[in-house]
Amino acid sequence: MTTAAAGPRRRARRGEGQHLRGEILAAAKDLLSETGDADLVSVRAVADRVGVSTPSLYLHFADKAALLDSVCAAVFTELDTLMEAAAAASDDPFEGLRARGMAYVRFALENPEHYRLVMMRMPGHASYVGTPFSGDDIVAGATYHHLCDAVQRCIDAGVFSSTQDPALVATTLWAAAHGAVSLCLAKPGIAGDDALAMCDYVISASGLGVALMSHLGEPGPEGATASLLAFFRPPV
Amino acid sequence: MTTAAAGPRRRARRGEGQHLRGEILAAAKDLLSETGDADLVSVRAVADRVGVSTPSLYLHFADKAALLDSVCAAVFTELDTLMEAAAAASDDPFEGLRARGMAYVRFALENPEHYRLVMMRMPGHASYVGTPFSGDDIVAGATYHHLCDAVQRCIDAGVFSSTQDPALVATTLWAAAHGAVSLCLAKPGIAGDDALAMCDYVISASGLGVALMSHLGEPGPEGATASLLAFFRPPV
DNA sequence: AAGACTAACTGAACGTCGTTAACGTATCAG
DNA sequence: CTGATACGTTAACGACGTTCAGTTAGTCTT
Repeated sequence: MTTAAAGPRRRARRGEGQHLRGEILAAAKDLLSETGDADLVSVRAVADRVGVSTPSLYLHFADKAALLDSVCAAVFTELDTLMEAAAAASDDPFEGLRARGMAYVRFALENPEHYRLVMMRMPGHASYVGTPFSGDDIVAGATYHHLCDAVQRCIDAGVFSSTQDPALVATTLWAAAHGAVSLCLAKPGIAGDDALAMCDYVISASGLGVALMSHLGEPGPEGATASLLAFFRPPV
Repeated sequence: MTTAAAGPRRRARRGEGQHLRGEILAAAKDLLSETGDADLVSVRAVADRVGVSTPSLYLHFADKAALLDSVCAAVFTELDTLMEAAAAASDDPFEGLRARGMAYVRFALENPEHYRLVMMRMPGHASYVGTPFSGDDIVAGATYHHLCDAVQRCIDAGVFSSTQDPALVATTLWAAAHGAVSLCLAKPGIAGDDALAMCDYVISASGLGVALMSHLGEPGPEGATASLLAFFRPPV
């Protein structure tokens, strides 16, 4: 299982030490995919997979946590790409939000260990300095800002009230999607036989609730209400 | 830091071997509270805290995972007690749901490592056999059923439609609370300066959304709608 | 072309971890 | 008092993350 990958490695050339860094990252990510068990992604296993000695990793990463942080960043960019692509399929900004959410959920269900790595680790004790996102998690911040932008487009379209804080809406929708899918992962069986349908229901309910709360007390235009109700899908 | 606890231990009497089991569980739980770091809860540290040799733990728990599972069960009963007590403070079943959710969130914010242990571990590979809850996680199942009962009382009160599946509602509300609070823990700063308020908003939005979805197309009674809107609290 | 320089990498080791097997010992029945 | 045995210990194994001194091999100078 932990057999080396290839024959004799050619040592990187003088200025190309960073090349190994990419190989290490890819190996860690692949190892996580293939074993499906985060415990099996040891520093030694990753080095073995790359075909390099164990201490070589420490030339490119301060420690194991830093390596995993970088893997997180890579995973987040992948997730962000998927979500943006899913949202691009629709012109309706509200439907785009749902599409993002479902792409998010699908990714988590298909890559549970990657998802765990990204979302279920306590922030590194030293790397967090108080800013919303810092360190390698700045990529998560990018994804978050994409979501905020999408929410803002919904506000512009009248789906949410213009008095609504887009960040709060984005956070709420993220929390709903994350809560639903991480519950599916941590407590299998709770979603019945169709985890995607359950997640869809949770996302729909949150989106509907946020939209309604945002418009409470407002004389809502007819179009906004129709768009709201279109967000609803019958439960499982 | 890892100094032993007390002087010479008296060996348990003939039939009282199970007594040590309780001490081990308590030590593991306390150690998690005091250090605030799950990595520091090693088998050796727990044994040291109890004042017993390391392999003694294996007389009462199959392995470390089994020990942690039992800690999870203890944590879940504590959490369940808190939630039931919070709900008992109100006669309104809908408000009881919110009270449960907020007690849940408060517990997670005050005991982040315990919460991580309970909610953010993959199910033990062998212990899950396909049932919704199994092994020590049966306690989580009890908490879940309490939540389902609370939802059913809301259905009886007309807050949710009687056509609504209480388990789906319970799952959705749990997902919302869990998503909100675990996002606060994993990505500090995302909730601004008031994590509780953010979680309250998420829970409110989900509850409102679920209730609305449940009544969509129905000629809702006046009282139910009022109760619905009472669920709303202004965001941060 | 030869040698020096140094970035890139390795071998061996340390301390800690979870876990197991073989071995003591305090307690109770008789 | 004397086994029998439940209760617990000592010693050890392999794997882990990490460090440090040492070695190799590209590249630059002369």
